[in-house]
Amino acid sequence: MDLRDHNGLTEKEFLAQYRAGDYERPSLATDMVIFTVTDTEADSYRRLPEKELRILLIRRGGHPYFGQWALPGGFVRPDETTEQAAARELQEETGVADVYLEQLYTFSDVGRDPRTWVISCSYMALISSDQMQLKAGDDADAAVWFKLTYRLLRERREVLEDGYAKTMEYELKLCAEGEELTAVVARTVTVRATSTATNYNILLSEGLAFDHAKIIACAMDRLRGKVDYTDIALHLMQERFTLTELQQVYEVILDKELLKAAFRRKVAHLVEETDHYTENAGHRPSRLYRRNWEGNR
Amino acid sequence: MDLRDHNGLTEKEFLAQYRAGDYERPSLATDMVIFTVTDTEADSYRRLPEKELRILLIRRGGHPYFGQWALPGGFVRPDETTEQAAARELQEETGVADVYLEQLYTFSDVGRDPRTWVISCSYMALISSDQMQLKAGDDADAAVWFKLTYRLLRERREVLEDGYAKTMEYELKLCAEGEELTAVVARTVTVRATSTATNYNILLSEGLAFDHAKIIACAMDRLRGKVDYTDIALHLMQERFTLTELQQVYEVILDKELLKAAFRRKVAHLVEETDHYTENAGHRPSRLYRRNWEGNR
DNA sequence: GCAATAGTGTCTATGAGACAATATATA
DNA sequence: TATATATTGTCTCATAGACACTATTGC
Repeated sequence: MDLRDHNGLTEKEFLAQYRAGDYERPSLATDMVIFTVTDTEADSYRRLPEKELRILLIRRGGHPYFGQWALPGGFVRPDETTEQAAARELQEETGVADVYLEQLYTFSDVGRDPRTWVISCSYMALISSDQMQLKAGDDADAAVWFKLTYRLLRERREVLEDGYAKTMEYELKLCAEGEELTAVVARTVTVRATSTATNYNILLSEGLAFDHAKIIACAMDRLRGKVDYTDIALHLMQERFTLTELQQVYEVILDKELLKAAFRRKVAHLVEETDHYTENAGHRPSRLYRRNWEGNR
Repeated sequence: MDLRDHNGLTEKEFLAQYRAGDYERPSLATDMVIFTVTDTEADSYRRLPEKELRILLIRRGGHPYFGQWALPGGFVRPDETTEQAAARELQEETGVADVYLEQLYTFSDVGRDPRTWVISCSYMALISSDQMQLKAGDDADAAVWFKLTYRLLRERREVLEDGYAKTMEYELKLCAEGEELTAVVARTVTVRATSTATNYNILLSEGLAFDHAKIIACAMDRLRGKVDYTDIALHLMQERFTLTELQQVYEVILDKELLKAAFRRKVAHLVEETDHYTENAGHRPSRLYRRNWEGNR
């Protein structure tokens, strides 16, 4: 169309003369919480190994937060989306391409990066442990898989004039070879007459850079929330797995024991039988399953 | 701590000499989908009015998309979060402050704004119709509440080498005094061996600026998804309402009829009885309820 | 009395929680 | 054979869907 604006310009003319820079601009980064699940050493020939939930962290080699641990991430380029930037980072860091990737939340707190105005569009990725070969050497950073636990510490409730605020404090623990990082993150739901708002706050962050404790907490909440109404957890499994393994993964995500019979009924339509069984366990062999694509309802 | 980096600088020294600008920076905007519900005229003295879901759109007074309709929004300032920017916009546009506000998604498609690199952090707001007094004149833009319908048009399924893609095409219709905007948005879920991804695409957009059809579709999906496991819909109600009104709101959001008895059982713990009743209806009076803060589980 | 809505009762199907019973590898 | 896990059965309880029945107002 050839509409002319108040300066008498057509759209083509307007765009040709347009110059950006009227507004101050932030740097745009992505940060990723990359989850995987690993096995512990089995302590007896017939005992099953346990599952551990892990995320990838990178030791910072410069200021700010020099020596502390941060989520993998980087700046977004003008010719890519945040999602493409996240996929690129993931590829560079772990070499995997076909991965479950989900946008979590965009963090923009003032001062969240001491250098300058940086907002972070965060993503969550789920990969199976057989995909988690780190590209060694390529990027000379110290990338390490930390075991993660995320546990409710305390629950508080405060009465306001026109509503109330409920705060859940979670302890986030990250462990790997000698390193132990601890953070406490509070999730507050504020209920007022005509609104409801949820907020995260970092109460303690030892060894974790920036506001990354918040991002990890956000990812855990999302993962826990989605685990029991989607097939999301299957992206953490290898090609073939037993139902007990799958249950262990659910349990380590939810930090809660589940009942076997009910669990099997629940996931039945998310998986497909194979004709293979586990071998050389000191007990009855277990049928192997694979993900059922159609199960997603 | 006084760690020194590879240049021999402490953190303080590093920050003092740090200069941004190594990376190109995008403009950061927020766009908001502000929902409300209004009544139609009742066609007979004893018939109940129907409910309509509406969102606020603003006619663009300049290029690009001159004359088309866009979501309210604006640029984020360096001293505020995206959430604060959204709340500020909402305040400027409608005058309301205590409002349900939820971050939706950050859109960063290349070329989504023809002027320059702009990414949009989108929000959804829910306000009751008695709060929806537009601030007339203040901002001289043409802000109008459009009636919204969002309906599944078509469902497609494509088999891929290592998975499949399921596409749902939705028709988005926006109507207000003589204006009728139409868009078709496709939501595609791509399921591959080790990944699952969801994508939105605009197939048609008549009269809607930018990628705003996508943002509205995203908001509708979120709203529909949350309606039946949270008390979110109560933010669209006035202080006092009947259960039939609440059911109508659920129905207009879900575009689906619900059964009365089951609905009442379901929302029972989300509301609180009052001792007031409707009057002067041509039929049995209806008890008025209000939101139960504790109902949120 | 009629029209229109308000509110409740009940039958059934489904799915989760709880727990028990049976099956089968290997040292 | 003992140990540890695999797999299935079943009882109960809670909840949603479906439908029917009763209640109450204004004209």
